[in-house]
Amino acid sequence: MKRTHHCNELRPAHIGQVVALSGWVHSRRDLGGLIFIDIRDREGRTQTVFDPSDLSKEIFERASGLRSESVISVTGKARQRPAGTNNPKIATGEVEVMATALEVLNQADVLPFPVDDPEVSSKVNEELRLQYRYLDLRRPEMARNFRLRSKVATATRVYFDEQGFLEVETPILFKSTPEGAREFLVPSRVHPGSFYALPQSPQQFKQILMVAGVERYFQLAKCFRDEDQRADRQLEFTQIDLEMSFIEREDIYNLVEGLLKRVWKTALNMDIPTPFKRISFEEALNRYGIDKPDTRFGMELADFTEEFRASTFKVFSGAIANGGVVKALNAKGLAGATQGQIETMTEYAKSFGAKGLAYIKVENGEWKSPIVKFFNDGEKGALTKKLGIEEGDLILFAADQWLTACEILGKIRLYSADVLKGQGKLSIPSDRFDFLWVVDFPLLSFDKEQNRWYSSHHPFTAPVAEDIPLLATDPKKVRGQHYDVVVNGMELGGGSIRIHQPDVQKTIFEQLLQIPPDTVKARFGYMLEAFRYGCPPHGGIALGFDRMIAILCGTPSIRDVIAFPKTAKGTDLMAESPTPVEPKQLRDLHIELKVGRKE
RNA sequence: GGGGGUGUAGCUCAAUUGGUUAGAGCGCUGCCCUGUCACGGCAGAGGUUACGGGUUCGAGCCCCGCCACUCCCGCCA
Repeated sequence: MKRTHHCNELRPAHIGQVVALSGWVHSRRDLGGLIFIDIRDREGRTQTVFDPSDLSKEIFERASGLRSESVISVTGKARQRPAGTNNPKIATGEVEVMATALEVLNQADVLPFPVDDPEVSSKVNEELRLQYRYLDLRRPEMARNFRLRSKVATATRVYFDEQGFLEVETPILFKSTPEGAREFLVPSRVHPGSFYALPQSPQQFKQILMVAGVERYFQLAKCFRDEDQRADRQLEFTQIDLEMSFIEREDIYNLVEGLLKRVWKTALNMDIPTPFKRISFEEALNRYGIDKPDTRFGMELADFTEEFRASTFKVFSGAIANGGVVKALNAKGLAGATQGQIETMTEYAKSFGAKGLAYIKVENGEWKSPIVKFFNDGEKGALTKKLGIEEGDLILFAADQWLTACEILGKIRLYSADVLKGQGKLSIPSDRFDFLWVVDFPLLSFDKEQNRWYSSHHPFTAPVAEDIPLLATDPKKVRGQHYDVVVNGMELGGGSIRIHQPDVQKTIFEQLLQIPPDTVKARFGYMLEAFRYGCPPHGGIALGFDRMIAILCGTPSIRDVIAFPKTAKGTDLMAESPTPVEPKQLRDLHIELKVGRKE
């Protein structure tokens, strides 16, 4: 046996016992005639002492030659540290182990970067951390993330088990249904020219499981999407996926609120209040300019369409005449914004199709703005009243179609908040979590370029019952039974009540989404058929597990909570994937390359 | 596909804005040191300034290209 205790276990009660510790050399303090080795395992660390008066010369010399991060086993007697030498910084700081034996289990080379110094190692270039991920993961901050991830996964499973859910594994080798995200394809050896696809989500299988009578399904499901990545998006990621039969939206809200309550209690020992607030898609856009609002600070958008309908300022009145709106935002205290910051905001606005970004700086009791000369007293009064304008404020305007105007100011609102945070004028406690449900999404959105409707969520989402007649007459007014759960401006998950009537599903596919009937049959025929043989009403949701863990760990990147993440370009710097393959492998798969092999 | 940022010793960073031999801390190597815990002291090694071109008397610094990492837009039913 290599150890009797772990490295965060020894206390004064163990004094006098002969113990064996195994772990990594955390630090070595060689005083010449006396050597201290801190030995570390995943639980903590303990000081061991090598005193030549009690030891063979050979062992003492072996100790003096030890390098950081070598793996060793030390045997010796636990004892009280001499008076005045306790180390209050570590839990084992009252005791030490007088070494009588030392075994070097693995001699470590000099490390490419330090893992024992949190100050330095947290700043190490991420490229290097990913290349030597096994060293990076030894850092206590990373180890803590993965311990938390594991605890939350377990709490999730326990919760769903208590709620009567079955965990069912669905296939990783699925079929291509190129409706949503780009898929990863897997060539079939047995069926030349045919491919599997990795699932973007287990959506179709979980609905089929409802037809199968499972009633309550969940899974910590691996999902794959071949899209460009972000700090919160990886090619492969994990969802808490669930589906229930014989339920309505309220049942999902209830269930998910219970889950998140349990998770936050488990991870952070926090009691989050439920039920969560609810806000409609329309209200979210009107007030926050985004469908996943961060409600931890104000600076809400206000509407001035009526006030400027007859304005002499043609940019505003003209936009309104075109069916658009005028919206404004008070970036409180940002009048001191630099020209560069205004420039950045303007560029930002332009990237959303805005022609410019009108603004008013309120400084020294004066409205400084290129456009204020066009405003009459009534318009100025309305602005002051609705926006609560005070000295030092920066007012920003968007005049455009409703959705565009809202989204522009939504982005500007978040940008302004970041600037204010940087100036110390806005601070949000790190333990504040504003959860809310966003509901009443439009079922369909219109793609101008392709001149057709597409599903806002996915094509299996049920319309709100009273809106069904509008499908034929005014599709854009139809609300879907879709819901997103949002925390602090981040989308944590989304789902819907599904269509469980094959004729409604067929109408959505063929008449609204304009997918040709034979394509519908080829891609979704088995689902439509399944729905004909007794399909219960059902619905579900999927929560981004990696994102949730990142939020709980307080890190902006999900790479910090995924053991072996990929880079932004989709490579694994440690294992060095992807790679070319042998010609024989390609021949077996009936694949011929059109690119030269890189050497 | 597009835009921004970064790249200098093993690691983290500097280099007076184009000027002589590219520095510091940590780490590493050697020597000294019996109560340290960021141990201490002395000495030393370590550089294709990511890479390839160009401008210049002279380039880490300017220009062009390229690679990698990263953030964002597009994309993510």
